Amino acid sequence: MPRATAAAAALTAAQVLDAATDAFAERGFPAVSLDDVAQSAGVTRGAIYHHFSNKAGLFGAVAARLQAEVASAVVASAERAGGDPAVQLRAGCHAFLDAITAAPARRLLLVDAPAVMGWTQWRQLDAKSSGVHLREALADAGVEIDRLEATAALLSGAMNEAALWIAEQPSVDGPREQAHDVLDRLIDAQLR
Amino acid sequence: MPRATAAAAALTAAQVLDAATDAFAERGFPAVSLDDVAQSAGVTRGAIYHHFSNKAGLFGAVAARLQAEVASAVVASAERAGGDPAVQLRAGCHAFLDAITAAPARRLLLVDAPAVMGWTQWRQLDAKSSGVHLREALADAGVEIDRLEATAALLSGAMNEAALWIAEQPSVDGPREQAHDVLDRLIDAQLR
DNA sequence: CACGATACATACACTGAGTATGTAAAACCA
DNA sequence: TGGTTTTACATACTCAGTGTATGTATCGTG
Repeated sequence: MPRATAAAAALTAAQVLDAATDAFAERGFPAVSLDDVAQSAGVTRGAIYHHFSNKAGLFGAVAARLQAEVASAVVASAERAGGDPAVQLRAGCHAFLDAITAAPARRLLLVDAPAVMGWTQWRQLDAKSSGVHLREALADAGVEIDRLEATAALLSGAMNEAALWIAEQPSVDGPREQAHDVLDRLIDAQLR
Repeated sequence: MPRATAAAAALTAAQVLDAATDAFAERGFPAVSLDDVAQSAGVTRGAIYHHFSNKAGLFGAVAARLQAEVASAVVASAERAGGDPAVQLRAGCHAFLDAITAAPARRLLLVDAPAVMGWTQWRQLDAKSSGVHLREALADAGVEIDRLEATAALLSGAMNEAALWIAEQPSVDGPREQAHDVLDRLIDAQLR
């Protein structure tokens, strides 16, 4: 029984997105069938294919939303950090590490996303959310332009790997401290 | 017509492995069917399933071999670097970056492998090849034990991301220089 | 209030993974 | 040296899951 108001349509799309987020986060992209998603969203696969281009497209929408959430957490924390560029850079990086370590985002964004979307496209998504802020903060903190891109890439890779590493450790808080500690060294190394 | 000497069997297994390496490297794991691999290896899917547990198992074997090649390149370069631990660490890291930037390994090892094998298992594979040497070199160069694991993880992530970043750039040599430069800063930051 | 467009549901086709079974050659053994 | 077992595959089948084509009810619109 199809209801067709624009509001209702947006709602089913959101329900699909939520169900897909949970499923992809818990079981990983390849293990999730669109039938699963449809069922837990209370619709049929037809509805999914109406709102999204295909399975990869649905995943892309999920990833984009999670990425945006991470980015907004980073921005919020950087703003709270005050005016000093170096302090702001550090705050943003640590906030990023914490945000991406948190539950659903980690595996989905760091492991599945590059494989499903392709690394280049995944990078572009990242560049438009957290990436811009990282480069901006690095520039403000005095990193020269000709090594700005490389610095952003290496730092970003280090933080991503750190998040996965932390999550793998039996205890959580100890490794988290270690990772933040090492991360501070990496950041300092970039500021002369 | 099945020939059954152990030597011939090992040969077909090797042919499958070679064909799979090419296919996975060129088109990525999900886009490669076992029929493709079988055909370019000159056998049927039956032969593949005889020598390997399943598609993921075949991929794992491919990844393990490539990883070993990278590791041996790193070790060779580190040995050439002489006795100073700091110099050896630097040489090994730069060799790793160059080796993994090279053709087939990059996408297969850095993008597909974590997704297909699972990040944990992929880490374990890495730990047994390049990982041990990295930790050893870091320890020799004076990194304290209580931040050794975290340092290895972050550095490893930085190098992996660097390789993918380099490959994405339109020109190659410029970015390569940049990445090595930034990498040196990261390494130095760990040695007090 | 016909009429197109939207928002789905249903039905179907096809690809590809995994498995079960068949078979011929080699290795082993009496 | 002839029979038996094991190895190394090929062939045939099943089943899940993606994508697509088609059907249909509701909504907005002139």
